[in-house]
Amino acid sequence: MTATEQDPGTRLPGAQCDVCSLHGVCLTQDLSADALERLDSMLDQPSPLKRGESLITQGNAFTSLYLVRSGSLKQVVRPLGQELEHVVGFYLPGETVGLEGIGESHCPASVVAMETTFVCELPYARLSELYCNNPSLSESLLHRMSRELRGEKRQLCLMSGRTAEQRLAGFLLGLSERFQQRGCSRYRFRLAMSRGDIGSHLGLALETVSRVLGRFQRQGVIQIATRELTILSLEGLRAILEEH
Amino acid sequence: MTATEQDPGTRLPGAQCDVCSLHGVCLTQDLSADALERLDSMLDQPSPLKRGESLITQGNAFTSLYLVRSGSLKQVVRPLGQELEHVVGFYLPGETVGLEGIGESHCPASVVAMETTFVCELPYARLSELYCNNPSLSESLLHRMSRELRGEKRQLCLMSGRTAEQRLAGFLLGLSERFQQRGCSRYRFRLAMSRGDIGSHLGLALETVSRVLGRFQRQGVIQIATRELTILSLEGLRAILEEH
DNA sequence: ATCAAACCTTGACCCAGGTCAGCCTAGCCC
DNA sequence: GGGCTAGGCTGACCTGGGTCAAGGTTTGAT
Repeated sequence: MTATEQDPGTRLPGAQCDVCSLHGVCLTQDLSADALERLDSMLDQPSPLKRGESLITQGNAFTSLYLVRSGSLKQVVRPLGQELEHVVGFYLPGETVGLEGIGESHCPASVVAMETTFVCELPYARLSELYCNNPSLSESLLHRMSRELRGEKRQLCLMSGRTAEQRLAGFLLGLSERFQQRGCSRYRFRLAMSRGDIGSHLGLALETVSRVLGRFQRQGVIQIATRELTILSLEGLRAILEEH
Repeated sequence: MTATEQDPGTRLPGAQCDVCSLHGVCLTQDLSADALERLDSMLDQPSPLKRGESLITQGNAFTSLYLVRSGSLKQVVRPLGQELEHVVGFYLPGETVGLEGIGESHCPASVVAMETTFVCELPYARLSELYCNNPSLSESLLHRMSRELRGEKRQLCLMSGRTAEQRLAGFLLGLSERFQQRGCSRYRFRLAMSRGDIGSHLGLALETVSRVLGRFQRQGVIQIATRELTILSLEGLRAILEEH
């Protein structure tokens, strides 16, 4: 079951962006008061996704963007003619999901909840009416997409000619920064994704992820208990990332 | 020297998009007549770049987008605290360069000509005035960025858990498709990039690129003389890409 | 035509990390 | 609480592709 298929009676009328704690990191952050009000009124709030449920299914019709309110998701692609899926990204609260579907009739990737997750749904048809008269909205969207593009290029750099240690150090530093931007600790957070997800995202076997995390712990740069991570030395991770 | 630093006298007043052979694949393709006319009038045509010259230099102020008229370019990133550069993308005629700088004060990557290259320059400040009144322009830009995003995710899949053979097969198939969209042969084209550039882009050593291309040739799926490529069997390449 | 610099190819060697296998642990459902 | 399942850890082994080295080819400048 996907989020768009449940009782519309459970939806709230608007998202109350003005009182949302994520307003400062969300798509809505730089909108004019007018644009914000109009956008708010077109946001639906589907019922929460449970771990493993799909928000977006690859191949389905593209209809909406989604803003993450709480929880986290992974984006997975199954390249045509392959049965193996690849994790191409993770989404945290405040991030915009579905941008790669704009201008396409069908969604090019699936997006799956990694834990109980609340999102706002933004039907793209209504959105595109709105941005005709709201340059601040077009601009916000462009900025979001541009940022995601930069993130992907960064990821490409991380995966090209880097050792497993460097990839994982870069990955943890990236997560740490994103948590900090969201007002969480940059030193201590929970990894919602499995070792297999991390491996798929970094181009490593899950065993390698496990081994390298163990090594980092023995070196004293992190402390990790299953999925509960503490970064003991940001500098240490940076040094590993920039090694050689 | 960059393209923005030469005699303004050499610039033509507009780009004559309506008679440009690339109109069908360029940013301008879906614009309303009105938007096209206004966009055309704000396009500059800097003098051509020679092989190795930079169109965009990482760290410089972000000012413009560029539309490739002829030739080709590579995008390179030097991650902070590293001296090695990574090739994160290639640009062909009709493609839009610089999208990842939108919303940033400084360019996050360099873009370098791989051969003699002509571009149109589109100052972003002028562009952003224009799209207030031209939803078709906002939409075109969003579609371009979304497409680039899909391309990057595809690239991530290609680099995650794929052999050197699969990466190169995927790379050649991707190029073939892009050349075809531009009205060139999908079977026969010139690789403007060096083996080193390809390797950096795919996360392989240049020696590996050379060896795998040789192997492809011996297997009879391609024919390659230095940079002149002929694809003898698209199906063969697809089979390699989807192997196992 | 000559030369230099950049680029490409090929071979030999070796190691980072993939694969397989076995076991342990945490979290969930009845 | 007990048992089931998904997820995580670790060891042994092996190979794809990185690195180093040497020689050939292409390109462009004089």
